[in-house]
Amino acid sequence: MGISERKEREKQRRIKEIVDAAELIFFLKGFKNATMDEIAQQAELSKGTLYLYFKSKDHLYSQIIQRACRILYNRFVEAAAKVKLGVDKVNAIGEAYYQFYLDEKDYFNVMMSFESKDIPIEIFVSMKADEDCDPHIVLIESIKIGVEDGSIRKDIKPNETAIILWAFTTGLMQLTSQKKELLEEGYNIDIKDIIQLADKIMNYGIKA
Amino acid sequence: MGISERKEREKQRRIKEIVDAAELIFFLKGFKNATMDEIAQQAELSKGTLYLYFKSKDHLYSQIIQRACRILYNRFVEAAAKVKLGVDKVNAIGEAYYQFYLDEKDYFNVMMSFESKDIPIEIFVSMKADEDCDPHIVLIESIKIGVEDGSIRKDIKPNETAIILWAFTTGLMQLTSQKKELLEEGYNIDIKDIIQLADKIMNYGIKA
DNA sequence: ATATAAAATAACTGACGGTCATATAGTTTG
DNA sequence: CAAACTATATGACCGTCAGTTATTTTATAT
Repeated sequence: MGISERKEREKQRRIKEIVDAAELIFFLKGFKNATMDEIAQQAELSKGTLYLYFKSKDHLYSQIIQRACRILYNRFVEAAAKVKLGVDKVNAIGEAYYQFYLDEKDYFNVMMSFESKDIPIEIFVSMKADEDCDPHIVLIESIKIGVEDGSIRKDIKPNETAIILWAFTTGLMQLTSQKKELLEEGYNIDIKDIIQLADKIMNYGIKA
Repeated sequence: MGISERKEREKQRRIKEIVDAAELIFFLKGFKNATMDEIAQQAELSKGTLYLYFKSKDHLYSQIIQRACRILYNRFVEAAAKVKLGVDKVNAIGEAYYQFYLDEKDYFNVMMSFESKDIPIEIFVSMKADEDCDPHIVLIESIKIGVEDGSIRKDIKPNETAIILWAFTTGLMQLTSQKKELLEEGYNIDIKDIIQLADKIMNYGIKA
């Protein structure tokens, strides 16, 4: 049956068009100031049509979060693959996160809002179900490898430690991105220094 | 002039009444679901009157953030005062934060939203101007003391380190509070364990 | 008593997320 | 090919809510 397949393709294309339009508007205006009418206009569709494909503004936004997650996840996988030792993988992931912050500011901010904003539970759960979208997992695996190859202390629990490192890094990134001006101008502190120092502290905590 | 003083007192009382009402509703419903009409009703005033004292819903919410800050600040000061050594002060502050999370859930959540939510810049700045409302400062001072008394490594820069520890802790607290169920039920991880382990990692990083 | 200033109100406005009855284009069937 | 059917799309409409304003009430000063 070629027709239903073409229909399906068209549907997917339409969905992509809508998400693209939404992304543009969300990036431009932020979640709160973006309106569904504006997104519809950008997509050259009526607002009603958006609701045919996405059940709410939140739901549409979650699509952008998902994109951000995928990109970050891929960067993590790539970074971890470049080195052998577990502890090096962990560091490479940290570096990759910082690089992500530098050259994907929009997606980065979306990720931050995912970590902090009140996302309806159902959406949150459906996202976690998507394995390709959990950068966290790369970190857990790298720590496990580190414990096995002896580059990370044996007494460390991979799951717990991954959560902690993730939380630490996210907290740092959030502060960094939100209070950048305050830090640099108000306190005369360089972001890069902060990141390096933070890295050092985390390394002290896990290195064998 | 006794009358204008009484007027001023009454004005302050009214302000307090409004903030009390707002707090109740915000705690009950969260920022987004709370309505100004509801707050007005709770305060036994008309909505217009709220706008006589506060210029927006955001502005009113920032009052609650400020209360949360003050409480946390006081707890930090108290905790730090109980011990002598700088490094112990830092640990006491961490412990106080956790205790704050345990017995002031509502205020804690408000603090978290302060760290993450998009608060209009002007409000943010006016809050930072309020010295009594920056728990951060207690941490910086304690680290400085630790460097002086030799309980914290000499090569550590108090300002930078304070920011990092603050970011780490906030990130951890945020994750903890938002994904509590997921961690405990999904991954079978105990929050208390996480906090302790995180504490250990941070201590490795700063102890002399 | 009256003028004046401050505090409070409630009806109103505009914006926006979400819905629904209706229309249109594409597909199937007789 | 026409009629019936289905999926897709529309835009006018609705309810809610933050914020405003014209008006009224209350309190102070003259």
